[in-house]
Amino acid sequence: MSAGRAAPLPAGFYRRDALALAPALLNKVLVKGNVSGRIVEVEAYGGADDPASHAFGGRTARNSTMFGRAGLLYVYFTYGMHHCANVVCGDEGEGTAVLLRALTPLDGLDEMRARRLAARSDRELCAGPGRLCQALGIDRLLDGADLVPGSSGVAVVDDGTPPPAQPGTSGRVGITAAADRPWRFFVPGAPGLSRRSP
DNA sequence: ACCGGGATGTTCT
DNA sequence: GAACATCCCGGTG
Repeated sequence: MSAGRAAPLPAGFYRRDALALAPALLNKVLVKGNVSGRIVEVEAYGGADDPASHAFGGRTARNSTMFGRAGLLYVYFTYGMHHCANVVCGDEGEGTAVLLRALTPLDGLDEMRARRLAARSDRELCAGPGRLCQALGIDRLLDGADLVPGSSGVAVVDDGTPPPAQPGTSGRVGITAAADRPWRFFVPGAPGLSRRSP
């Protein structure tokens, strides 16, 4: 890791609701193989009454990971060509998760560039939920992967950078239902935030 | 810079 | 058949 030592997250880190986990996840580092990036933009989904959540209509084959144990990666495929990655949180069976929307690239930039031929600059490599999955090579094969380092090839670690004291917030991007809820969180001014901002 | 449309396939009605 | 937690490219100003 470029900055400081990578430490696993404390046990129980993910066992809280998405609205609480989302800002806490900012500035943690997502690692896959030799590639990593700092989490700088996320959105909370789920809970009892979130009509924008995949879990809203109940458990199906597609969203079943979202109802699983906290600390798993929920990956789904959308728009016929993009993957999106979420961190499952809360209690098992609850169906709540945090969508990873953007990373600041840290390591493995050459590998990211090779996978993201359309990116016109390094800031664009992981600037969006579909883009970051492409940059890291995350697809449905990783749906249900455990995010504890060493267990699955993909992990979230702490390199010593704390979350921002005052995260930016806004409405969630790309949805129609409950789009007004300020459940998007980001690191103000961070390189690589997603372009589409409300 | 901003905006509009097309790509592409899985999932659910 | 329609919707979709998106992205990219080509238009215009």
